[in-house]
Parts: sequence; structure tokens; C-alpha cells
Amino acid sequence: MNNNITIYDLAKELSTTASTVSRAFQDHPRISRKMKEKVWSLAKERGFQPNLAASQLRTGKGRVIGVIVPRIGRSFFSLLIESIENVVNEAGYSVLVAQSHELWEKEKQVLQAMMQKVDGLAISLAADTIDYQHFDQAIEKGMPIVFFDRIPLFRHVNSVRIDDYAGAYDAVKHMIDRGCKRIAHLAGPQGISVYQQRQMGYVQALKEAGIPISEQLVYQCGITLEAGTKAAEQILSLPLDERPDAVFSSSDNSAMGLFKSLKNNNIKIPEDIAVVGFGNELFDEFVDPMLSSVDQRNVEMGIEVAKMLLEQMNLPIADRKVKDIVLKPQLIIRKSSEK
Amino acid sequence: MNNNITIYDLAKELSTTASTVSRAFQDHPRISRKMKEKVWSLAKERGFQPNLAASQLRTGKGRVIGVIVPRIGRSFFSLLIESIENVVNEAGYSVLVAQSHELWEKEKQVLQAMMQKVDGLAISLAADTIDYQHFDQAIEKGMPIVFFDRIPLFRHVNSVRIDDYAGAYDAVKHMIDRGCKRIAHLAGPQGISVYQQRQMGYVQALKEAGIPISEQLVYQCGITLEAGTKAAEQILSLPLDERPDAVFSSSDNSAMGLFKSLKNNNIKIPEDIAVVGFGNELFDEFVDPMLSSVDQRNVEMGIEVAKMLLEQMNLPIADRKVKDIVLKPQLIIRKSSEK
DNA sequence: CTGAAAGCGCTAACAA
DNA sequence: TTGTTAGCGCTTTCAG
Repeated sequence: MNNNITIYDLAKELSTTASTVSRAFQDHPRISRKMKEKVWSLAKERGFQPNLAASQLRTGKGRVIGVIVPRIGRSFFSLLIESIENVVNEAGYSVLVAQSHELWEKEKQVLQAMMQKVDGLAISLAADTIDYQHFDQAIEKGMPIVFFDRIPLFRHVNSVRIDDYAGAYDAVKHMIDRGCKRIAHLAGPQGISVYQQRQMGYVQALKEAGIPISEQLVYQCGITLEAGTKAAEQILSLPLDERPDAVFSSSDNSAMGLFKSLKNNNIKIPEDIAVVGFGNELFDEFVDPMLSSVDQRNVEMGIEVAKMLLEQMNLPIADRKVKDIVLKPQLIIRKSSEK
Repeated sequence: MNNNITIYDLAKELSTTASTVSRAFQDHPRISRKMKEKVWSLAKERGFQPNLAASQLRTGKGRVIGVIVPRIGRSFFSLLIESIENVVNEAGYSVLVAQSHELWEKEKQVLQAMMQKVDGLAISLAADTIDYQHFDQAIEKGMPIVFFDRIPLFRHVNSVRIDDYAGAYDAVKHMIDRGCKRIAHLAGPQGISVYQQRQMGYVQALKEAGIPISEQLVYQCGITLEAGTKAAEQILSLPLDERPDAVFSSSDNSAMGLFKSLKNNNIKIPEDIAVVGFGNELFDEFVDPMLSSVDQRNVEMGIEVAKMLLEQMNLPIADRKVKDIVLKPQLIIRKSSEK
């Protein structure tokens, strides 16, 4: 804050000029080793901290990246932020966070605010977002952006995600292999890319196994605990011979709601109904029986996002190539789907 | 980023000067309404965004606050960050986050980096931190700091926390009221203020009830799942008549480890051993029986932290008064401790 | 109520 | 290899 000492002070003390001191800090090749060492050691001695605002005003760079997510407190996003921070911090960057609260308007607003403050952005879309103009404008202005997990569909943008389709496919295939015949699906909001993909993976697995897709076994129910509870009620109200013998949920939260309701109604998991969720949340191992789930590889995803963003930022605009990294999710089989 | 339009451009177009435009944006009292409105409407029309770096260079303020926590991904901290962001965002601030990884060195390092970038700081201490000089220096430089949850002990600093002592006391009292006689405690790292307080609350409740404190029922075991598992093993290895009939854990994670081990060994919860945790994590309601726990009031805490910080930042240094807000935690009683 | 002018601390073209 | 100089865009005293 009130850091008084400047490169001028250092320069004076070394009987040189501000430019030389400035260049010394940048390890400029045309400054002598000797000079650099004198500058560095004096700086350390005096506890000098370069004024970032001044540097940012000159260069447009402030060593900060921004992360925009729907909600920071959701474990998936907080783990991603953690992972991103770990990587970019190593490279001398700080992380600015903002929340869209799943709202397109809010997303535009925080994007605007971030534009002034960051050198690059990592973004996971709001559920609400259907229009990408705000991002187009940002990209046009030269802002490096990497989308992750929830990415704009049909767009040529930098992105890191898992193969949600394959994750869902594997989960459903696993249940089929275990002998399940009637597999229900708790689908998430179809406006969000990842949930759409998961539903498609579910459908494909059934198709390949020659199991007819039944509309009434696909519950468009959202991804909350309550959504899962409601779905369970509907399932329990079905005639016994129409009841599913397995459920693949697009989120662990809704899986949990279902799970609890089924147990409360003395349905045995996995014997009567097998359950597989998506997200591999911590609590999956706490419940009884432990919940099978698809791991989203949060840590790796964060690392890839950070690496891609750093790479983009350090490349001249002309050399930047749009990249799309797709990680393979991993099905974690636990008791809830073992037959 | 490449935002070309400046207040000079606006000034020219309105045949006035930069000073007037600048003042108009600050809603300066000595600028005419008419002028202000002309400036504001033109600014909106042109999509003008003031250059924050320039303003920060001049004023030293950049409309950013920093949050330093041990780990972002832990649900307690991520919920707090979420809550803080919600409040300060309303006031036009962004949030910079950094992690100490429980290390004193790292904490000092990120503090340094933040000093250059933020107008105020919210901090929860690393487990490792025993020396507060780095904070003293920051405060001397005029940086407003609010500590939360894990605060420096015996220091006159701004802080927001819950009454961990009372939370623990209430939890243990509740078990005593339910008829428990031998109550064990999974204690957390005693170097961290909150865990120390929780242990003291535990001790006090026993004392008041005339129950002797037995050293071997206090497990100094850490706050991870594994720690809880280990503690369970030790408990199970006790002769039957020395086994506790209740356990108060200083964290939900270690409670969970204990919980699972006890169940695996056919100990009935709460009949054989009642369990109460601390933290009121989401998963407490997912497990069977549901886990009683002490709620830390994350949302309120975040709100208070943000409000206190905003208040401090907007007060001239001379008028700032050190405050300490203590929230009352709430015991949430669930099946795991009902007898 | 508005304008002129200086300067926040750093960087980088240009010059030596 | 180093120095000179101008200026990034904004704020703010001082002067009308």
C-alpha cells in the first residue's frame, strides 16, 4: 500500500538511472551481471516492492488472472479454483474470482469488471447463458480466455473439459454389464452442455445394448438434493413391474436425494435398484452403501486450464491457436452399483 | 484490456476537460447536474470503461480486496469466500484469493503479493503461523485487515469468528443431558485457536457436570477422515468397560472417519456410542444415522467479514476502531446423538 | 462551477 | 551497456 520506495530511490543510491534498474528487474539481456546483482541485492535490502499499478498502466499487464464460475462454494468449482490458483501462483500470478450465480446478466457484469483487472480469464458458463457476444467482444479486445467444464457449444474457443458423454456411457454400460435392464436417468438442465452430453451418453449406451429408451424413465429434474427426492417419489409410485432396476444420475447431489428416499422406503441398494452418480463428491464414500460415481478429475482440469491460460497469455496474439483439451473421466465403482 | 477510449476523448466530444469528466464520474458536488448527465450518458453510449490501473496509480485504490485462506477447496473456506464475494461485489469490489497451504512461509509470501494489489484483506491463519510480524507490518502500512475464524490469539486485531468454546460446550452438554457418562473428544491441532477453544469447551462441560476428565479419552488426532479412523481403532481396542459412550469431534471429517469405522464394527450409533461433529457439513445429512454437528454459520460470518472490511476501508485510518465480532454457533441435533 | 497543469511509478523507444 | 525522455490515463491542487 503505502510503499514509498521506488526504482528512482534505488537508482540514486546506485548512481544509475531508473531505466537501468527497471531493466535489471526484467533480467534484460543488455544489462551487465554486475549491475543486476547490485540492483537485486539493494532491492532486497531495502525491501523494495515494485508498484504494480504503475507497471500495469504502462504495459497493460498486472499479473492477475480472473476466474468466473456460477458459484464459488460448490465443491466442483472451489476445487477447480484451488487447483488453478496453485498453478498460476507458481508463475507469479494472482487469482481474481467472481460468481455469475447462473445468470447471464450477472455474468456479463462481472466480465466487464474483470476486463479492467486481469490479463486472462478462465470461465465456466452460467446456466442461463445462451448468447456469447460478451465473450466475443472480450476476445476481440485481445483477452485470452479459456472455458472449462461448461463451455459454449459449437464455438471455436479454448476449452478444457471432460468427456461427459463417455463418462455417462461408461456408467450406464457398467450397469448393463451388471445385468440391469431398466435404467432410469436423472437428467440435468439440458441448457448446460455437460448435462446434455451426459444424457446423450446414457441414451447411446442403452441403444447399443438394444434396450429401448423409455421417456418416462428420463427425469428432467435438476441437480439438487430435492430434485433427486422428487424423482424417487415418482419412481416409487410406478407399478412394480415398471420400476427401474438402476438409476444413473447426472449429479451426485440428486443421486443423494434419490438414495435417501429409496433407503427410507426400504428399497435395497444395489439389490433392488443400483445407483451411479456423477461428480465423485467426497461424501460418496461416507454414505452406506458407498455411491458409485464418475470422477470429473477436478485437479487435472484445473491444472490444464491454468497451463493453457498461461500459455495463451504469453504468446503474441497472432501465434495463439485455439485448443480444446478433453480429459477422460473415470468411473469409480463402489457398493451402490455392485450386484 | 485494449480499451482505447479515455476521459480525454469524452472531454473533447463534450468540449470540456478531463478534470470535469473525472469529477463527474465521482459525482463531485461542485459539478452541475447538467454536466454530469451529459458525461454519464455519453460514457454509456461510447461504452467507456475507466482505466483502473491509472486510477489506482493515482489514488492507491483499486477496488479489490484479498482473501487468504489455508485451502480454497475446503468447504468451510469456499463458502466463506462465496459469501464475502457476494457482499463486496455489491459494493463494487472484486475478490483476489490466495492459499497459504497451512504454511507460515507461504502465508508471508502471498501476503506480500497481495499488498501490491488490494485495498483490504480478509485472512484466516495457517496452522503453522506462530509469528505475526508480517501482519503487523502490513497493518502499519495502513492495510485494513480482518481476521476470521482462525485468528491471532492475544492480539488486538479486527476479527470475526464463532464462539468455538460455547459451540463445543453446548455439544457436550447436550450429550450429558442425554445421559452419556464417558465422553471422548477428537481434538484438532492445538496450535489453531479454534480447536484449542473447542477442547476447552469440552473440558468445561464435563467439569460442570462433575465428570472427571480422562486424558485417554482426548485424542489429539487431527481433523482428517483418516484421523477419525485411527481414533476409532483406538477406541475399539479399549476394554469394554472403558469404552466411551459418546464422542465429540472437533471436525466433521474426523467424525466421519470414526463414524464409518464404528459402523463397520457393528457399534450402534447412537445407542452404543453417540457422535457429534463440528462444522455442519452438507454430508452430515447424507449419512445414516444423520450426524449431529455444530453449525459454524459460514454465510453470516462471510457477511460480517465483508461488512467489517468495507467499513474499515472507507474510514480514515485515524477513525478506525478495532472490532471483534463473535457469532453464536448453533448445535444441530440429529439422529447420531439422540438417545 | 470549470480549466490548466503537474505528477503517481514505471517502461521503452531512441540516443549515446 | 547505460542514460534521456516522453508518456500510460487518471486525479487533484490551484487558479480562475
